[in-house]
Amino acid sequence: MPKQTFLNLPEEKQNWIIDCAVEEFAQNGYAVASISRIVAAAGIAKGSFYQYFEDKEDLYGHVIDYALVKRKIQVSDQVSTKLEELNLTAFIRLLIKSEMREFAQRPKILKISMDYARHRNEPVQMRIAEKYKDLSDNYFQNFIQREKARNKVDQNVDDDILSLMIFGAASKINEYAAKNGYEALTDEYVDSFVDKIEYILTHGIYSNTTQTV
Amino acid sequence: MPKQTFLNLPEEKQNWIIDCAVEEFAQNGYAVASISRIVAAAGIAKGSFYQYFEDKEDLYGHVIDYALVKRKIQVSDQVSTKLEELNLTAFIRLLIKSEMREFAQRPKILKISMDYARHRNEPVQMRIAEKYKDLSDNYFQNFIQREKARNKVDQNVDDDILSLMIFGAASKINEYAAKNGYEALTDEYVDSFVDKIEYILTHGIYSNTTQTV
DNA sequence: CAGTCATATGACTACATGGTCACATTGCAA
DNA sequence: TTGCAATGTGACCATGTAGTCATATGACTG
Repeated sequence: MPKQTFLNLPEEKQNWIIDCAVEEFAQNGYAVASISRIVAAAGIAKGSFYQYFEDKEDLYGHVIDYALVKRKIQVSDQVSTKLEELNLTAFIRLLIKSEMREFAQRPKILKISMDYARHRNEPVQMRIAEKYKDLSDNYFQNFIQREKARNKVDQNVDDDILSLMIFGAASKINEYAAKNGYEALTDEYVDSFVDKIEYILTHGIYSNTTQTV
Repeated sequence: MPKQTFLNLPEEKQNWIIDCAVEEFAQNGYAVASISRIVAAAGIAKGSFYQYFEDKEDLYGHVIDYALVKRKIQVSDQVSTKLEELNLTAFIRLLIKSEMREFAQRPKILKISMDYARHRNEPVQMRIAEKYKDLSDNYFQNFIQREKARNKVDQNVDDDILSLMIFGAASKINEYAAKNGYEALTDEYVDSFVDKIEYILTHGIYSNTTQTV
């Protein structure tokens, strides 16, 4: 947790410092990120920094908290409204689009949270997860469960596996965006992408020889 | 590429040094890995090291090459034999099991190659990929294509997406093994896991209301 | 005005890093 | 034995790091 001194700072200054930290962590990840660079970028003294935060890990925790909260608000805004009327693939479509919109708007924050998720089994990240035991409630699994309860999705489908499959496939979009820039991510591209996922989830992958069209 | 000096070394010594490097890179990834620690572990002088390799990146490249070759040999041994008689899910089953066997035997090498794949868009990794332009031929996509050609797998299925979905799901096994130790990865566990993937790939995810069982 | 208290500072410590280099050691050939 | 080239060596360099601390600033109080 940041020290009181930090919280007493005018909000602008707080944000400015966090923004600099976000920049650094997004670019380098936790291990390589440097406090010296952060304070230089922020234009504050090393000593000041250590009056705001206990240490590097403390700052990182705060940034992660901030990144996750931003993410959550953003995504839930987009998604929670029409939730009732969607089926799973429509939901995926919405989720991916909203993620992509976020990626376009806050690429650094997305990068940090992805990096964080990726290292979630390492000591620093585990300590932070423990500390900020956040409601990492998973829209997606919740949704799947609801659809199963409503008997829309087959009861035999494993929630976990399904969500991993979809996120696995979705990772391709991130890669595409990372390579070609997020402005290349048109709605058409995303749609055609989700169509492909939908096809597999609807028909399975095997040629249906008994009822060939 | 390692310098000639390194290649002149007795094979035992070469292997010992590479083993120490593997240990270090597996534990810390490229950025954090330390040459000082490697030479200390290997019991050679800093100066000697720099007579074997140009620099850290040179060593890393060599290790990656080694790691990928080891992986390839291992997997292809397991997989290439019975290839003809398998269908896709049987193939997945075999592939995952063989990967898991490898994970059990060479966890460090697996870790390095995963880490490398993960950072494949960063400068160091890109330079190395360029240098060792390896036949990163993808068994899996080849197999999918063959199955489509044979009309076993639906032509409308997208190869890329399918393979990402499966690898996404399979990542759960790696996580499981990382947490519980690879000795927990019994054949039964892997089988039940692949069953779940197979179910989705066979039936799709939606309740088939027209022909409910 | 003096006193106090939160905040700001940057030189400093202790340490680690990648990489170099002048020199020592070795094995082999003449 | 001498000479020479290939190897081996570790002190050393420049640089960077996280974190500390004595000191300075400045706002607010009595």
